[in-house]
Amino acid sequence: MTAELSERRRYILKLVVQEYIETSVPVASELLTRKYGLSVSSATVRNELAALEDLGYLMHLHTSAGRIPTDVGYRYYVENLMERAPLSSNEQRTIRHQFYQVRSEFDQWIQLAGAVLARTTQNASVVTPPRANQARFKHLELLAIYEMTLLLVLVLHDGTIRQQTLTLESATSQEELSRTAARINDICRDASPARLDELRSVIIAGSTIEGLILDTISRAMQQYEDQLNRAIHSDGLIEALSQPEFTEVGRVRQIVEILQGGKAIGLLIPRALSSSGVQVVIGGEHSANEMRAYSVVLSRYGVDGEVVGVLGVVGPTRLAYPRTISAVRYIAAVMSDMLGDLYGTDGSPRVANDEDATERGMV
Amino acid sequence: MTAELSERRRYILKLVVQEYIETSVPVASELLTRKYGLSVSSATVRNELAALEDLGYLMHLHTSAGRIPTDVGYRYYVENLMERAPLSSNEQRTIRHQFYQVRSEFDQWIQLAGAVLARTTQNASVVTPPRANQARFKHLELLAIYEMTLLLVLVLHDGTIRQQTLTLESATSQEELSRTAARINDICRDASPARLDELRSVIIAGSTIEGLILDTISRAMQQYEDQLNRAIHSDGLIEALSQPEFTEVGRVRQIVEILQGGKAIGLLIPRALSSSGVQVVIGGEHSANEMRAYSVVLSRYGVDGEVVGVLGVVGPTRLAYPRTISAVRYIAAVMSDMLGDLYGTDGSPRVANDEDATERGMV
DNA sequence: GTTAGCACTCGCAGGTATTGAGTGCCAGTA
DNA sequence: TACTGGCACTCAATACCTGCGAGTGCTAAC
Repeated sequence: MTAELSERRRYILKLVVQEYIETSVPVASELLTRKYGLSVSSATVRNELAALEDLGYLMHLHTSAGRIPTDVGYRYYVENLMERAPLSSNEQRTIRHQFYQVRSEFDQWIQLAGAVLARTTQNASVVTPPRANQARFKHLELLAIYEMTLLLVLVLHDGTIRQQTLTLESATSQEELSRTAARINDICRDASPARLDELRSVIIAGSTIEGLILDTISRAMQQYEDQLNRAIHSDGLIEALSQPEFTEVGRVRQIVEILQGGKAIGLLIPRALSSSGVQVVIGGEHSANEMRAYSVVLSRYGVDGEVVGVLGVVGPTRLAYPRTISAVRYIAAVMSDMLGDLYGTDGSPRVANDEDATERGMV
Repeated sequence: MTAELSERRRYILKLVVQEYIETSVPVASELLTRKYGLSVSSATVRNELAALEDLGYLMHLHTSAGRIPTDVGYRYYVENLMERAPLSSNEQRTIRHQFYQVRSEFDQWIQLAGAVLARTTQNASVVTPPRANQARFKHLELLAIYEMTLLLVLVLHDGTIRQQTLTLESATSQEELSRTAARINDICRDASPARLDELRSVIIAGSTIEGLILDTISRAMQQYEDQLNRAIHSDGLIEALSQPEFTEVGRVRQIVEILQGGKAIGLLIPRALSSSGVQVVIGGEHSANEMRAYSVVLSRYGVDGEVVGVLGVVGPTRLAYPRTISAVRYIAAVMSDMLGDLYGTDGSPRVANDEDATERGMV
């Protein structure tokens, strides 16, 4: 595929894509020769543009308009033409600093990652929380709230916290609840949902409220696993709206539905989770129809074997791919480092090596 | 103010407001006589409309257009003219059922309230979580994650959970952590931040890590209080976009900024918290400029002396006030009931009496 | 006080002319 | 053969005009 194009055509394609990404104006032959001082005339460029159009890399909105890239053109650009555009060391420093400030507030990492991604790419961002691939019991706490109601706080191995309220048949003292919790904690340490079922008989022997509590825990863990890929935090709608494609109200509704509904994005998560590197999905490559006009740049982050999540950017296909990919890779590395610190993975930080091979898989 | 208007003018004003709310089309004199079978001619109605315009209740976009209400007109309508529009018993049942299904998942109530409000009013909704007006220590849990890192889970009296990670100077066993937690739990039961400071000397005598932990708790509680009125959950952007005023892209950006930025809404929260009943703020009555074109219907909910929150609806000034007010009041009552169950307030449910006086305070 | 009648205003939709950006092609040139 | 200047052609965008119709505001009469 690469060999198909002459060096000049590759160069012209690259210029067209970059110019269009930057200005969002269809690019004309004359502009290319003038702005980039090409050594050939605009007529020659026109011939090349026509050839690139025949090959499917560019398209035409109408006769008297310049060329814009097709999804195939963007793909070729991402795959073969674009140059890295790492975040400036200034930006990197600022971002690291922001994360440092919330380093101990685990649940703010996700929010910050989303905000930073949105701000640095001027597009919408999506982040899923770091999760273990299976629910594992870590700790249970039972707190009496009022007579027969109690608050059940369940901590899972990956730090996920679930809280549930429970109504008992008879009043139970905090002391008794604490004893029960201690006992369950003891027996169920690190249990998977399946193991929990096995342990059922052992525990229930104790008292009847333990059955109720165990049911609740099982249900909560079940819910957790069901929602694994569904808890998608999104941010940056305002930033996205600054993109010129959103002057049509129809498109605004589209992006709002994509971000809030989250279904179309949800489809991409499993793939992103199971492959390393940055994933880029461009326009029509999406299986979901409503995503035809949008590109997504996703990366997995986390600590292998412990917790992993996905973060990325959603925008019109006219996306600043080099910078967006760099931003996604960088934030993913920062998040991975922070989780690494938490889980005590070897100290080699990944943030430094921005030279990871980018896997540009089509999903 | 009420006495100023003749019965006929009141009636005509009411019709204009209702018609405009329903159709979003400026209403003409002829339409009123025809559609509502008035016993006077359109010319007479025109005279009355002109008078209502002079009095500031209606306005004109241009000569050949019908009348639309001014903010003052809407206010008069809400205050003196509108009739109750309670949710149908069918809707009420559905809503109660939905809440019943998540009754034990405390943290889903807020989400559900937002979604239901948005769906039933076809506008954006805002909900703040139920909070105590002061942070009060309820329970602490310390969990070893990895060698020197630990997860600190802090439960406050109102059910708020804060999690923080902490890095210690030396490895500490889970047993030791549990003992420490138990000790702090014992001493600090129900402590306010101030009381916590007093208890400091008592606790730190024990060991040095307790100082670190106590600092973290204090900081977390401080943060909690700082953020009391700032955690605003919003939903229903998609529903809001179905309103005809959002065909202009500029207005879409406005509402997105209002909802995501949350600053303008935040201004209204304290007032809503401190007064009972439903609050309505219409267009220019807002102190924030960016809210000029929007109305907000808010209600406090919760259990007095325990936890309170605010929920409501944001939409264009052309808001279906009667229905919106009913919806907000109803959801607030449902939420209050559920919290009442939790906190063991007397059993009289408030959901039934939709006849509460609505306080339509100007903020 | 009410009403019919009518002039007046003004947004809106449709139609036409103009403009100009940009292509596509061809014939000529190195 | 590869490139280029020239030019006809296309087509969106813009401006401008016109007629239509909705709706008001005024006035004179009841």
